[in-house]
Amino acid sequence: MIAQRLKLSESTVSRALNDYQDIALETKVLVRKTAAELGYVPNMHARRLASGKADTIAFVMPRTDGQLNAAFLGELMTGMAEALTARGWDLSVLVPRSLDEELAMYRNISRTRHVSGLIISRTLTKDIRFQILKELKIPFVAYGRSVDSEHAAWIDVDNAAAFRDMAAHFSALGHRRIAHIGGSDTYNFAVQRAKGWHAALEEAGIPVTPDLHEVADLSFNGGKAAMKRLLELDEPPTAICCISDVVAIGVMRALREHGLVPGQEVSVIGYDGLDIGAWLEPPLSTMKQPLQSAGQQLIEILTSMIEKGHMPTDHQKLYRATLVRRGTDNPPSAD
Amino acid sequence: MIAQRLKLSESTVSRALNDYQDIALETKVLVRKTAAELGYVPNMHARRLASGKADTIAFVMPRTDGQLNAAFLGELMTGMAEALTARGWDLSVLVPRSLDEELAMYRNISRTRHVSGLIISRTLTKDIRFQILKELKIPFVAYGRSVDSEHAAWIDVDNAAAFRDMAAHFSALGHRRIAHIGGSDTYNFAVQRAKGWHAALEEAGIPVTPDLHEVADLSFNGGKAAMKRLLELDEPPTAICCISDVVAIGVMRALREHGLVPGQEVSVIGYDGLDIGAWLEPPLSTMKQPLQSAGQQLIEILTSMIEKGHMPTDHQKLYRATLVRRGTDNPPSAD
DNA sequence: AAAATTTCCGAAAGCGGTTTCGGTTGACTC
DNA sequence: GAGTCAACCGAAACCGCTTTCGGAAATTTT
Repeated sequence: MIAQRLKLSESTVSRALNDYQDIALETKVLVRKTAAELGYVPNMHARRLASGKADTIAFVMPRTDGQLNAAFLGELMTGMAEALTARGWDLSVLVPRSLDEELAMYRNISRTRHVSGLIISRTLTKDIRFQILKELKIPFVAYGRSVDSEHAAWIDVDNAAAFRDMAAHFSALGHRRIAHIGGSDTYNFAVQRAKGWHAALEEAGIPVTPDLHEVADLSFNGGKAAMKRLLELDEPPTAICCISDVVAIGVMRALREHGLVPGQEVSVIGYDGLDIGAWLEPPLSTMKQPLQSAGQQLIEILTSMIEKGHMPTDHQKLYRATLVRRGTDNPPSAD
Repeated sequence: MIAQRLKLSESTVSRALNDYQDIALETKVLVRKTAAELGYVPNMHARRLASGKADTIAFVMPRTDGQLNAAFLGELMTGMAEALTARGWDLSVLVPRSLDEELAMYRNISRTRHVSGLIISRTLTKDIRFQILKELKIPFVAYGRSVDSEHAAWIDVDNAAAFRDMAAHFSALGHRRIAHIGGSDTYNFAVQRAKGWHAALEEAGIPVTPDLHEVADLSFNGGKAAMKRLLELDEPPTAICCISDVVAIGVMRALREHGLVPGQEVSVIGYDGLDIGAWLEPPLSTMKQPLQSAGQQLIEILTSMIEKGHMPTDHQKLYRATLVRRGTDNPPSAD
């Protein structure tokens, strides 16, 4: 506050800068102008100490549990960072190596409050973090839902709708034997996606047999193995709804190893919208979700929660994923 | 400092906790024990304000200029975060959308000092950031070198050595027409990689003709286009050293479109060690760099610079990339 | 024109630590 | 036994900004 002494008292300047009600408009303008001229920038730590606000939100990196992290991260963080810098807030990242460490970090934050809010992702079907963060009174928004997320703020893709669309698309193309390769139901999105697929089949009047629902590791090899199992059925499916692009790529490999061409004898659609899918032969069809704007949304909800002290009315938001037709979704071959 | 009053004065406690010289060992132990019992955690902002230290380092996200960001980011950041949390420091990220915005952020940091140091990456051949950060007296370590980085701290892969190895490997396999698809020489790593390839050819006594050196966009399409040009030569190369895996994947596509099988008529090696390369048919050979430990190294150098106030003696470190043979590097076919 | 409000700003008390400066104490010299 | 010197610890200033409280000036009310 040093140099501001030019004209006014320290406190007036502070209030002018922070847009208080009880400061004359012209005073504010004046103060701001000279502050800008002097190149004054407030000391963040002092401000944070005095105001008790941290103006920092932390993104909890999902523990790397597969290969689907990468693309996801960059885009989401870019979106968040943009929304935050616009507000002058900081983005920091937490990289816990275990659930225990993650919870310890939360406890720490709850005590020191050096982070004003959290973004968590990769939510589990049953995810204790919702409960714990609520108890610790740390504001947070989740990217993804959970059975425990009813009263929490979140943003998510409508996974069920995406897979209903996907399966309906297959049935519209004429497929009747439409399989789903999903993931462990500890992941909430896996449950939802399976549900969507299931619903679409029912709506199309296609009987759903359990052998058409494979559960795979969320990896290349997981997809490959699952597809091999499907190919050994008496009546193998002609279309596969895959829980992720990486799994779908494994599926394509399995098909090739059986002398089949993806998109010909067997159609495949993945999920995530990864670029790499487009580089395959044939290019992989997929569902794409708008990550960058989701990142911004997350921040908007979170900051408003922090500033207003309670959740906004629209604290839960469902995005829609869109189908990207590339080359592996075609009518069934007439054999 | 509240509850510590149990026995000693506030200042004694502070010194005990911060491991000052002039506090009796038993006092320290006692203070620490009761602090732990009380679950005391110092207020970060107060501490930072008083000590003038931020205990935060920021990672400057490279502006997304291609498709090679993703994997890179996750691993490097994981490594950094691990090293930082071990020290109790914070990791934050900066996502500038333009060079101007990036420089503005630097000026801001230089003034407020709310960040103690910076990690920059994706260095350009001629990179003014080195100069500017030095002038602003902001401690930083670069991931990657530059012509301007002579007096700065950096960690880098030995790009030249990697491509010398790569080209030498090809020549050991019997190849004589070994091409290089590189990138724009605004990227320093592109220059170094080209140099390494060039050196290997000379060492092997292979004449280097300019038409074997293609410059491509660092993307799938860039690689594809460059390979098409190479295939139109009178004597097309039988081996390609690609500046990145993504480019190499484009190359593979171009080969396929010409009815050639990668690794058969024409061998290909990429760079980056991406997982996706392994999922292609045939799986792409590549060079892998140890990103995670690089992240830790970056932090170690940076924190020691910040704490000691000057660069450590080993402030420049060259890593070695290693060849991962998968399926696209073979002896030339005997045609 | 006096009284009652508003409007605007200054003084000063924190926020929760770190750090400087001195003052005690006890052990060690000579 | 007086003088020295470490070894320890307490008091108080300070880091730079926010915010409460109250007072003066300007404006409106009666």
